[in-house]
Amino acid sequence: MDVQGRDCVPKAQSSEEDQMELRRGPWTVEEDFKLIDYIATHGEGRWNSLARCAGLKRTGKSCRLRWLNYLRPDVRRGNITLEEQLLILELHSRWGNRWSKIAQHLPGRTDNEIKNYWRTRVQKHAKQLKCDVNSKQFKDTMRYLWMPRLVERIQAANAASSTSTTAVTTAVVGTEPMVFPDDHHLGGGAQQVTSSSNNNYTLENSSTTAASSDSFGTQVSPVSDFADYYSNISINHNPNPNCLEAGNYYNNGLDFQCLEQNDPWLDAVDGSDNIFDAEDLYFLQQQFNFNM
DNA sequence: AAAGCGGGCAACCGCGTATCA
DNA sequence: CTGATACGCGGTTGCCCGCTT
Repeated sequence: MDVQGRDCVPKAQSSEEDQMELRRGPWTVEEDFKLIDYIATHGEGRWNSLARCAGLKRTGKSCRLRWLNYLRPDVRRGNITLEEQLLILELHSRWGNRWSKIAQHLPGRTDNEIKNYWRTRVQKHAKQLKCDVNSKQFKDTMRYLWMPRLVERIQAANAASSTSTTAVTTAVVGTEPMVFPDDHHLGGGAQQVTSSSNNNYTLENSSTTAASSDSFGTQVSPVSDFADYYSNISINHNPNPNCLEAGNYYNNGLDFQCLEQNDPWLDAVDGSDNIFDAEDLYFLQQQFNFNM
């Protein structure tokens, strides 16, 4: 993009305009159209001069943010899908609050949106569990409870839309191999969990590697293990159901103390954000001997 | 019906980094 | 090399809206 010569206002006049009253707060439809029109003609970048030239009484920063988070044609609106939730959890466990980096793996989603999702949904659960969101306890809860539930729900959604065959799926999770029985909660089929020397969870699934083509287009370079795995889930919206065995995440003999006492997280049973429903409560009770 | 409250989200702010003259 | 400017990121704020009392 040619950003040279963008300045349409001489410097002196520019500094004069710097002192004029800048608008703040919510954007109006007129402002949105101005910004869209200007970028359609001239492209983005050089946001300060863009703001001036477009006749917007906004800071360049404000224009940039409005464009990137709201007006861009490829921005995705609407609820965060289960696949996206799963991907966010996984990537956050890997990178922490690197929102923009995480957002790169969710095309159409902005760092702001992901950050808000994390703060409003995930941190809320941590608060309800009386856990620090960065605590091992909460991270374990996410990895061994929340993420498997998401996987199950994704599976269920996929099963509803297509007939799928079950397959043996192997995951590397704990220190001892565990074979899970055929169970409707686990998506059917025996699942073996084998150890990993560094506790770095990776999938060993014969069908996983076939899961697909570059689902992110040209946006990002591939990343290994889970991130790759879920990236395929997230964008294809037609994942190989064989890859989504819930047993890929499983209880590693952990003590989920914070879940044992009238956990509001578990009590929440009817919202789309809620991971556990009434059936899950029974499941958790059976699997973890919760006193609920 | 209305006041209070809390959640969700858009927008702002401050700071670090990159780029350019 | 250095200072100015632009950009990008993460944290925070404030408003709107729906729910509860």
